[in-house]
Amino acid sequence: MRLSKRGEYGIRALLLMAERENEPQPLISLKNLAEKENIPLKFLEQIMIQLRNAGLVHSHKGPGGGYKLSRPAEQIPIGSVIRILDGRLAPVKCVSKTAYEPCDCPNEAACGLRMVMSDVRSAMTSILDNTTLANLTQRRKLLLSTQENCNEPKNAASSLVDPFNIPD
Amino acid sequence: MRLSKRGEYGIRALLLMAERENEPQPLISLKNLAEKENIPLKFLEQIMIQLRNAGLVHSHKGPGGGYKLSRPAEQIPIGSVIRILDGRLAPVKCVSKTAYEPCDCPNEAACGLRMVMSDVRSAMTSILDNTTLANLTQRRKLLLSTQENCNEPKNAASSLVDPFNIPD
DNA sequence: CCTATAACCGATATATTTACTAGGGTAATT
DNA sequence: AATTACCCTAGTAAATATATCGGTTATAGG
Repeated sequence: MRLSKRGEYGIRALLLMAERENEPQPLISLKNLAEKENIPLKFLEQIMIQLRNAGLVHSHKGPGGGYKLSRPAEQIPIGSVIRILDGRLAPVKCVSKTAYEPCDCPNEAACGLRMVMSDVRSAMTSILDNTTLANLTQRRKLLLSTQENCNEPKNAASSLVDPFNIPD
Repeated sequence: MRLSKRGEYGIRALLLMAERENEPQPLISLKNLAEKENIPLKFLEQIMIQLRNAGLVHSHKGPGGGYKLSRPAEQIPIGSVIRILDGRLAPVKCVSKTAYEPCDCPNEAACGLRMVMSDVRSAMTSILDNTTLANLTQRRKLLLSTQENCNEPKNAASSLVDPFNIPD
């Protein structure tokens, strides 16, 4: 159930831009983005073009040029980013609301796989469509400020148990 | 955020076995499984071997042989199946509890991407570790019996709105 | 105006992973 | 003896993730 590199890099880049959105010069160059986030430059270029075509970012040419968010970070949910870059959120296409395509099981409505995946899709979208770039930079700031003051212990091993003892 | 074919086929096959678990002869041959679920035979063979090695299914050789669940369907969560076949559930490896590997961001704890993905992972595992093969066959039975009696209208278009009008 | 910068754009090549396909031989079991 | 799981190898096809090359266009600063 994996997030593509495309999606990952896109989100990372947008988060960086979100952190700068209120600075006097919010533009960041491709090279800068790529270096800071360790993303292959030309791959990122393709990703940024997609994001621009989708209207998420604005660009400026010339020296000192670069990219910036086209709207406030609190108006950009992570879900939209993934949809733009990966085509859909849903784990299988037969549970996608708008990128729906049928699977080849005889009775789709009574398909067990479809039932779980539909639940998963709902859970994912409720998170991803309600978490914006701004939410994340905010959480980051909070965390960094508390990190300075107190040395919290790392969170202990989860109590979640996989009956087959196999990884997440 | 996709489920691999491997995972999909594995779950489909196990669901079929789950429906038979209480029949006098629960064994299903590979060929049978592959035909009923439209899965490439040799690919499914590899998947079944993995599931057998993980202890999820038992097999019997010889004429009339085949596969069956190694334990009651209510003791097999979908999450375990995906972990066995895909290596992990988590959308990115840096949020996996036991298949954890670091990503290359400077401060992992303050990584925005990691924060959302961690939330997504939690939501996914809470569904996938609490939904068993038995839950799904049960839901299927319920649905099929109500389908016979009344002609429910199909669920109308969702009220979920993607601000960028792009698919799930 | 000139020049360097950096976006824009497109094609193509390579690597890796995923999704299969093909083949063939061994071992139980009916 | 026929069936069917078991097992391993290797190859192909397509998708994903990248790299390489090379050009055009807008623009800020000198």
